[in-house]
Amino acid sequence: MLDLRLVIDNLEEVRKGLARRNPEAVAPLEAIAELAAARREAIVAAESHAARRNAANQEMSKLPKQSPEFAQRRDELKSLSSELKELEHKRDEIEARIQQVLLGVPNLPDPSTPDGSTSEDNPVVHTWGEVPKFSFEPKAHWDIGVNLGILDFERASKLSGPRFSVLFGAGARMERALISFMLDLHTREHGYREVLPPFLVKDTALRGTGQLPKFEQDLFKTSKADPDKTYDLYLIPTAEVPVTNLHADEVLEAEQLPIAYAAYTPCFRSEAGSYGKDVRGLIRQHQFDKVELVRFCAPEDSAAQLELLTSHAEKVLQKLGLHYRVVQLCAGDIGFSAAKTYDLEVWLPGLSAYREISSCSSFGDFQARRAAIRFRPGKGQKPRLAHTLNGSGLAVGRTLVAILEQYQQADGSVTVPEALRTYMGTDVIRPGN
RNA sequence: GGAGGAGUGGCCGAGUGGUCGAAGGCAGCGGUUUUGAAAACCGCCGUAUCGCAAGGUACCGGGGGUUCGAAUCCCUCCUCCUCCGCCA
Repeated sequence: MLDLRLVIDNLEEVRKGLARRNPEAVAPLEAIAELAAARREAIVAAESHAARRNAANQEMSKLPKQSPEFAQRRDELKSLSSELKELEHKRDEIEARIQQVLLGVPNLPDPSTPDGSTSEDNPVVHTWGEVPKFSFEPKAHWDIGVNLGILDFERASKLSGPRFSVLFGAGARMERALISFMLDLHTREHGYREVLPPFLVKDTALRGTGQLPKFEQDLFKTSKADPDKTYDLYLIPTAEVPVTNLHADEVLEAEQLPIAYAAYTPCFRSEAGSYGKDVRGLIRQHQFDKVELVRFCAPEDSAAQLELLTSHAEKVLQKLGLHYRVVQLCAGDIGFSAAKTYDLEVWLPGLSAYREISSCSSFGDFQARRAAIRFRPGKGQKPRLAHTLNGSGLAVGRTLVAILEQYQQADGSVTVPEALRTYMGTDVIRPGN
């Protein structure tokens, strides 16, 4: 969420920044200046009224309760009091409306986020490794995996419908191996603290990171098991949600920062709008595994923290020997809450294309304001909003896809990347494994 | 699922419907004293919001209500604890 004061004091600049995302992002802003003025008026009206009532009540408390003066004052105050209630309701209504507007406004792109409107406009930052060469026509992972008997889409749809998958044998083992490998790398070599959060969260958590209120259609919502519960739970679309909200409504100590968490979770996405894209294979599933990296830091530090975080995600691909490139998302392509984003795109020989395998973003104080994540810069100093960052480190299913495709052999087997062999207990996957 | 109990400032903990943003203690910060430290003593010590400021307003788990006035009374929800039952 953007700061109301920032918005009204710098309306033109905010408008320009949001317009870099797309022209429509500016629309909700139109009402805000007027609402802000109304808000101030309503606050002043209510509070001066309250001040009068409080003073009158103060005097009243000194009068003897049985005296005629007491009764007279009480009758006078009755109307003052009900007027106050009305003024307060009016004020609350305006504040709620402002909140509603503000919650729907995306983050301002960072100045270093390049102009552009679609993924076509994302500049390539750098490329790692070489496009693997094959002496045969490389297959897509769904053929490789099904032929090996480690991947089954038909049985998955019998169980759960489209966009689910079942892993068998070496496939299931590799998924588990990748999770362990990634967590071990980040906790042992990159200094992250492992965390295993809940996979179901309240709407407040989703509001904190920015998925709600705008993107409810992308989420799986559970229905009430207990009709008396006043809130519903949602399946997490990413570990970003529970892990970032770990520190919601907290004031962190400056010495604690930066805080770095690595979390494995399954992720659940309904992606109502995305049917027709990536219909085959493991790329776009309703359920997938991901190891997520989340960082909290002081505002001055967040630019450097994003570079660091991205390098940690890259390290996974490098250790696995997977060819990839890094692109920076342009203003039109960054997510709702993000200020700046690098995507890691791994090479998929079966598709002859680079596909996103990690997205590393800094959010400035956008999420911190929504979730009330603050830190105390020093002894006796006022709390300030922290900055939050996160990135996939990595999407596990897509990593499995990249390994199957980049390490496939002419005979249909798949070589296990060096780094994974101790986790897998084998150096090759053949049919029947 | 059943039966009870409890939520107050960073922590502990008092609080009769008005003088309570809230006693007291601990922790923390500043000072006096000291060669230095400890101890003792003195002072400071929540957050948000409106305002140039003085100052105002709001917050005692959340929301609603009663009242001229609510930390205090009522309703409701949430969370935690204890006991019983069930369960991986």
